[in-house]
Amino acid sequence: MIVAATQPNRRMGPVGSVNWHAMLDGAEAILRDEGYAALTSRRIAEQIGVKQRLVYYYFHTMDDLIVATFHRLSTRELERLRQALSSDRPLHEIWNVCIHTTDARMISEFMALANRIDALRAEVIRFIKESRAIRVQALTCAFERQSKQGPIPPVGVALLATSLALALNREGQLGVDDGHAEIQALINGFFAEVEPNGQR
Amino acid sequence: MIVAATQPNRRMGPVGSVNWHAMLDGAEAILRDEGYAALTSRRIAEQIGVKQRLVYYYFHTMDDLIVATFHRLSTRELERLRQALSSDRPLHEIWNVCIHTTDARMISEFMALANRIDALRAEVIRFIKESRAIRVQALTCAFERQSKQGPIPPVGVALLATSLALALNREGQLGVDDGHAEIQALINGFFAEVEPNGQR
DNA sequence: GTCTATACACCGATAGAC
DNA sequence: GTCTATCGGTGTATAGAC
Repeated sequence: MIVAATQPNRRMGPVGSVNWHAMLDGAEAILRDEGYAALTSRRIAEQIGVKQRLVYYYFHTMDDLIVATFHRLSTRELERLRQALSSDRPLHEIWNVCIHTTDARMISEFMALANRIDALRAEVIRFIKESRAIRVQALTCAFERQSKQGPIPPVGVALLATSLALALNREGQLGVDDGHAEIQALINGFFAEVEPNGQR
Repeated sequence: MIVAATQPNRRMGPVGSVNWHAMLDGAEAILRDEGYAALTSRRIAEQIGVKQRLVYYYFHTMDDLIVATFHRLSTRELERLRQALSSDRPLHEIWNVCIHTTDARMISEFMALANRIDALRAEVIRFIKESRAIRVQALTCAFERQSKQGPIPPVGVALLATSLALALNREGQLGVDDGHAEIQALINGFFAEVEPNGQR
C-alpha cells in the first residue's frame, strides 16, 4: 500500500505497531487543530513524545505518512458505514455516521492535500466510490422494502445525502445555519417516509 | 479592511495598484495549481517577476495577502451573482455562475486556510451569508411568479443548490461521477418547472 | 517605490552510533 | 529500534540604501 519514494531499501518500522498508530493519531490531531501546514515530522514527534528521526523510521516520506493517515481514517469510516448498513435502521444509522463522526475541518485539509499528493487523491477517490456504493445499497434496499420508487434513483439520493451532510457539517462549524432547519425538516420527512421505524 | 499585524506604522504600497493586483493574481494561480503550502512570498514574487521584499511592501503579512485574495475573489463572485439575479433567467444564470466560475479546488484551499486564519474565516462566513441571500431572493421571486410554494422553502433550496454545486464540482475534478447524471436530471426538472423560459 | 542583504527559525531527509 | 548530529533548503519578516 505505502510505497517507498526516496530510499526504497531503508529499514522500516512495523506497520500497525504502537508507535506507528501513535504517529497517525498525532497526525490526525495536528491536522484537525492546526492544519496541514503544521503537519511536520518535528511537530508529530513533539506531539507524541519521540524524536523526529523516528518518524522517518516508520514512514519513508511525510507524504507517505499523510496517505497512511487518510487510509486508516477512511477504512474506519467505511467499517462504521458497513456496520450501519447491517443495523435495524440502515438509513438513519448511515446518516448518523456522516453527521457525527465526519469532521468537516479535517476533510477540508485532506481535500486540499489531495490536490497535490497523487497517492492521496487516489485514496480519496476510492473512499468516495466505496462509501457511495454502501449508501446506494442501503437506499435500494429501503426503496424496495417500501415498494416505492422515488423521483430520484438511489445513486442520486446517495450523492445528495453526502453533499448535504458535508455542507451542514462545514457550515455548522463556521457558525452559519441559514436554511439548515429547513433541510433538516426535509431529511426528517424523507426518513419518515422511507424508513419509518425499526425493521430489517 | 486589511489590518496591520506586525509593524502597524510601516509604509505600505497602495491598495488596488497594478502590483497589488498582480500579487493577488499570482496568489490565486499558486493556490489553484500548487496548494496553500506553496503560497509563499518568495513564490508569489517569482510568479509575477518582482523581488520578494516587495510583497511585504504591499501586505503586512502573508495572512493579510491571503485574506485580501479571498476578499477580491468573493467580491467578484458576489458581483456576478447580482448580475445573474437581474438577468432574464436568474435561477439558470446563478446556477451557471456556481458551476462554471467556482473552482472547487481553490475553495478547498481557502476552507482549509479559514480553519486557522480568523480574519479569513470571517470573510468566508460573510460570503456564504451574502451569496445565500442572493439565491433566496431569486428563488422567492421565481416561486411567487409561478404561484407555487414548493415542498422546500427558498432558503432550503438555496442551501441545497450550493451544496450540490460544490459536490458536483469537487467530484468532477476528482473524476468521480456516480449519481451526477441523476442529480443533473433533478436540477433540469426543477428548472423546467420553476423557470421554464425567459421571463422577467 | 523598489532594491540588497540578512536574521532567525523551521523544514525534509539522511548518516551512522548504540 | 531508537538515538545524536547534521546537511542543504526554504520560510517570514525586517533594516536600511537608493
